[in-house]
Amino acid sequence: MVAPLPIIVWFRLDLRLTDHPALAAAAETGTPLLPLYILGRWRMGGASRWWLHGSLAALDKDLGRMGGRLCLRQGSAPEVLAALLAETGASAIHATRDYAPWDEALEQAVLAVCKANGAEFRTLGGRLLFEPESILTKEGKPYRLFAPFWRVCLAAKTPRAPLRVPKRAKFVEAESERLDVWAAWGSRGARLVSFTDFHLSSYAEGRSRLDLNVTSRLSPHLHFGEVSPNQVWHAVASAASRAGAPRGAEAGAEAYLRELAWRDFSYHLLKHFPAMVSEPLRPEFTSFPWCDDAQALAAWREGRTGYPIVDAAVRELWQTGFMPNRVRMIVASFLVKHLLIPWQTLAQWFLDTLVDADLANNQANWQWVAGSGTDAAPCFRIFNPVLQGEKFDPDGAYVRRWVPELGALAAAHLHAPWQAPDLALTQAGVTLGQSYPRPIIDHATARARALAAFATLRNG
DNA sequence: TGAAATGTTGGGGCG
DNA sequence: ACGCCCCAACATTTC
Repeated sequence: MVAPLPIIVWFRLDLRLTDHPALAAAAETGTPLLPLYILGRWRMGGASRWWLHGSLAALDKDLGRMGGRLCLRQGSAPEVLAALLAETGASAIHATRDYAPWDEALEQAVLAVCKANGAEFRTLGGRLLFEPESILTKEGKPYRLFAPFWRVCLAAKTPRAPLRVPKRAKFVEAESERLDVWAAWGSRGARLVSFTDFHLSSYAEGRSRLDLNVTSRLSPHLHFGEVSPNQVWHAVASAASRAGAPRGAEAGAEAYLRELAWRDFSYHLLKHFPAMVSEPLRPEFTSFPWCDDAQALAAWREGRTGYPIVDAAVRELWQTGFMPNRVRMIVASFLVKHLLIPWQTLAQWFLDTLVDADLANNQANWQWVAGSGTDAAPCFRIFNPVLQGEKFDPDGAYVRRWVPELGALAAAHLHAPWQAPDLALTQAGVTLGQSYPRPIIDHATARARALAAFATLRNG
């Protein structure tokens, strides 16, 4: 008897076995599966690549428990897939649909390869709660504002319940390149469980607080598809509605699911307006008088702007590849508005340094901060880094952790050390301009400059 | 998912 | 007693 021809399950940003429609559909056929990951030649930031290694190792381990093994290949996807189809005679390729501007051309190329080899190419959803074609205005146009988008999401059918890991899947192996595992990773489920059990009830109130730890930290897991948004949606919703759920859980769930929907909204924007990767969604912003001050950007990158909350955030980014959402907004506002650096420069910088670097979320949120998005923060909304620090890091725990040279300074002076009395600075061992910099730009001056720059958008 | 400027109110000190 | 000023505290408007 001839062995049945395998189906290649081409993993991309869907590095999981649970709730994986493309994998489930392949497994249902009963034919053996060939799990594949292609290390592409596209540029991935160093932080993301580091995380990817852990994700791939975890996926390979999970496959191993089912008797499978992840095949790793390097190169351009159509070429790798063509070679593998020839090697194995596979009958089909299954993949999860993706939404970056280049994915359409890529999938066309893969489709051509499949046709040439007599194989089927199937893409299925799984990355988003709602496909970009399914949430449209009455005129069939994409939503440009989040609020109506979210209203329609809530009115729509509840997102699909998560699929189980396929049972009794059979696997074949193919020659694979080596994955040097740099880090050992715990179970990926643990993160979600602890969030919904212990933090959800304080999420709505505490998610912006930098001295508490109530955010989900799911972003890199979601980016690499170790968990699906459907899994998160249902875990959060059921944790909140469970009998005996702690007070505040419902408000927390509501706030969290809204954030999850912002992720979908970013993807929908990316799919419908692919130029937003590099171009402002509001065309008038193409003539914005940016400064592109390389020296100021360097000061930010080195965590020496002189504003403790800003410097703490960038130092956390360097050390961990992560920043909580609140400080992302603070530093983004500082870079775009205080320093007038083009958001495109900064978006690229974030893509290079964040472990959760995600094109859709990243570009959409930078445009939100810059004011150039279709649904964006008003351009006159300029964060005061001192007030933000006092509000969201009242005792200074966050600043002390990441800017230890200010550690002995009293909370009252921590967010504006240049205003501290000389005695307080001396006692804390702080010498402004030496052990810690003075602000590279005066807040009031920068604010006035930004408002003037944004005013040019209206006048000409 | 701002901040600053400006306006309003009301209590208390004071002549 | 009364009007006046000062200034928090809060509200509204503006950027």
